[in-house]
Amino acid sequence: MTRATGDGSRRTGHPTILDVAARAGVSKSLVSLVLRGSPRVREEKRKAVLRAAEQLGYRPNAVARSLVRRRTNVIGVMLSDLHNQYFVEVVDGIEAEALAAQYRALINTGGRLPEREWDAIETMLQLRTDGVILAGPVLPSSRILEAAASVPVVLVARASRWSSVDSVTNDDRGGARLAVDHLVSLGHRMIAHVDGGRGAGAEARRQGFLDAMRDHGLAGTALVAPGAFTEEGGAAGIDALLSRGRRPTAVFVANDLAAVGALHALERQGLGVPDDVSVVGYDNTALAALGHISLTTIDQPRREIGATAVRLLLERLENGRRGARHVVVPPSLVVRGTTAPPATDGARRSR
Amino acid sequence: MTRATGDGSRRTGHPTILDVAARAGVSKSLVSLVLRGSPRVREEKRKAVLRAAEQLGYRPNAVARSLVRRRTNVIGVMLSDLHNQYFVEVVDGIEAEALAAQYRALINTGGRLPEREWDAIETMLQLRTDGVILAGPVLPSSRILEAAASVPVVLVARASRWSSVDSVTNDDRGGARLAVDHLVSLGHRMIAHVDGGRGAGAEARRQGFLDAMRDHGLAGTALVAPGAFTEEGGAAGIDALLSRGRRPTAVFVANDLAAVGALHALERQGLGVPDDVSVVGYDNTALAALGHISLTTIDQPRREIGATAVRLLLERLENGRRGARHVVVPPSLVVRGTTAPPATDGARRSR
DNA sequence: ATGAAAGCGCTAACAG
DNA sequence: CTGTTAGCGCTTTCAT
Repeated sequence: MTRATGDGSRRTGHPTILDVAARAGVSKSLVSLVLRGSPRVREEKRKAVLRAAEQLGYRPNAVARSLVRRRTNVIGVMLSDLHNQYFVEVVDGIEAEALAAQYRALINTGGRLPEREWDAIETMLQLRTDGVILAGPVLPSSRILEAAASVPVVLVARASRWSSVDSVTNDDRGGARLAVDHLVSLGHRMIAHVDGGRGAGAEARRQGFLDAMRDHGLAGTALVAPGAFTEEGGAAGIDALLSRGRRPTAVFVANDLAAVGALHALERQGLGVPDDVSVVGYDNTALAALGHISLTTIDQPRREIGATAVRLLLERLENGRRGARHVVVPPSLVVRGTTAPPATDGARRSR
Repeated sequence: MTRATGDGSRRTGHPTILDVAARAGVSKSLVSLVLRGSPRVREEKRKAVLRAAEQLGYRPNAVARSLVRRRTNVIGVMLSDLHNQYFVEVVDGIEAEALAAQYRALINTGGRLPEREWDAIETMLQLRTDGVILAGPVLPSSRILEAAASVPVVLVARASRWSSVDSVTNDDRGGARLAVDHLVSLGHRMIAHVDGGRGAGAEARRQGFLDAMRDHGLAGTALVAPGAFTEEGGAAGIDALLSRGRRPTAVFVANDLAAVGALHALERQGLGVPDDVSVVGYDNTALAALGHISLTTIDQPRREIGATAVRLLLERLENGRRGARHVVVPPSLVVRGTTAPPATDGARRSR
């Protein structure tokens, strides 16, 4: 027999559906029906149930519900790095889209550490989230496949080459090309690139830069300096570049943060931006938009990327899609104050 | 009778404890014991169970476990604003401390919208998280009390005056005083404050500024301009200040982002920092540390704040503490490049 | 329209 | 040491 009603709330402090049933003088199944808005319940009873629930301060127990439904209606999000402004907006897009579809997004971070990332994922799998979005994961692909074996997985900012894992990425090569085209159209020829090292998308941006330069017939002057997706990385890239002698008139830096580092390094060297050197970043984070920085950069539709990730997940979840979809979103150029035509000797213009 | 073993995994795609038991040739309770590391299980059986679990790719179902344990071992975190760099590090502290205590932190955001914040909290309550941390909530206190009625709640960056809700805040008045003391010790007398409007802590920072100025006998020159915790807010504050005629030699801005806006506004007006005007921010976010910005600011030990919040929660959860604890952490001054002694007429020094 | 009964996957006494 | 037995709170047939 199920336990006597009424005193039930003593156990956990939370009233249960049984307490509500007792108070309303109906069976617990009826309460369940009412609470889920079934149309075939007599108005009178419905009201009694609702009132009882209200008075008791009843709050459905999602744990119990999930257990029987075998569905939690939550999407787990593993963020590799909360410090990266880029992901913050991706999360906005994820949350908005999830909410619209009656799902909740629960976030966990991995701190760019494979171990912690997997730990976060494992937690979500145990929690039985209906799907998982991995934003910028750095862990080995075997782990990704392992997760995908038990739940739909979509990758953000990391390409997938498997049919069991969807992905949504930015066209990094195309973005790099946009940067080069912009610079070339301003009249620059001596263009350098400070790359992002092993960061996500760094390789593609480097390739894109090289390809675009070649297409413009500038392969000869295309310099690449090693950098990283950090302020220091950008500064180090500039220092390396300048120590080589031939100074470029423009530099395309792998991401915004590194570009800000580059800006600072240039300033330290007494070089004006954009008077002496033009600078283009990548990502269009909040940083780039600051009036004080006003960085020309390549934008990625981050909210849209997040929303797309959720949509891909739901396609598998609700429509049962099997084959993989790898969505690539187009980047765009945002011109601000760090780019201008190259200075013609002796005739410098001011910003 | 419980359902036949072996085919169980067909139902959800996930093997259950029953499948493991069948494979290992033991009862399901034994499996449970082994999995939870009970010492009194014969080594032989233990191994058999572990092997079976391994082969089946068994992953415990936290939903079922939570239901029976009436404990989820997760701490829900409602972040009012992911875009605010301040919270990112608080989250780092929360996650680290939670992990150390065998809890998981699950994050939800509220977007600074009371409705969405409550929605996020409600979700966590239904998920039966063991406790909830509200970081920078803007929703009405009645909601906070409502949540506290069903689960331990701790507030971060928002003061609590209730015994049912703990809080950990920064000493904003003290921080403001630190800023003023620094400026005064540099020789400034004409010091202005661009406030944070209705932002969290803004009122206290404003008061702290006023108090400190009075204590230095500078009440007469203490100007306050209305601002906000945004770039625009800081810029608007500067514009208001300058249009009033008497230009201050130093300004203390309510937070870093606004301070950057102020920097930009000053620059637009042709004023050099720190040559013509010194600027101090608040929060010591990553922004302030950028070489390109190098903002003197007031630091809050954010990770420690997050860790403390978790500790307070666990005290209620595990030690059953009843009375409230309101922890106030001390801020500290971080001197960078935006502050210097005031220019003596005609003799300006350079940065 | 409403209630009874059978679990969801797991833990926790309680026996043996 | 190991298995049996009750549920945790809720949904969901299946009768009535």
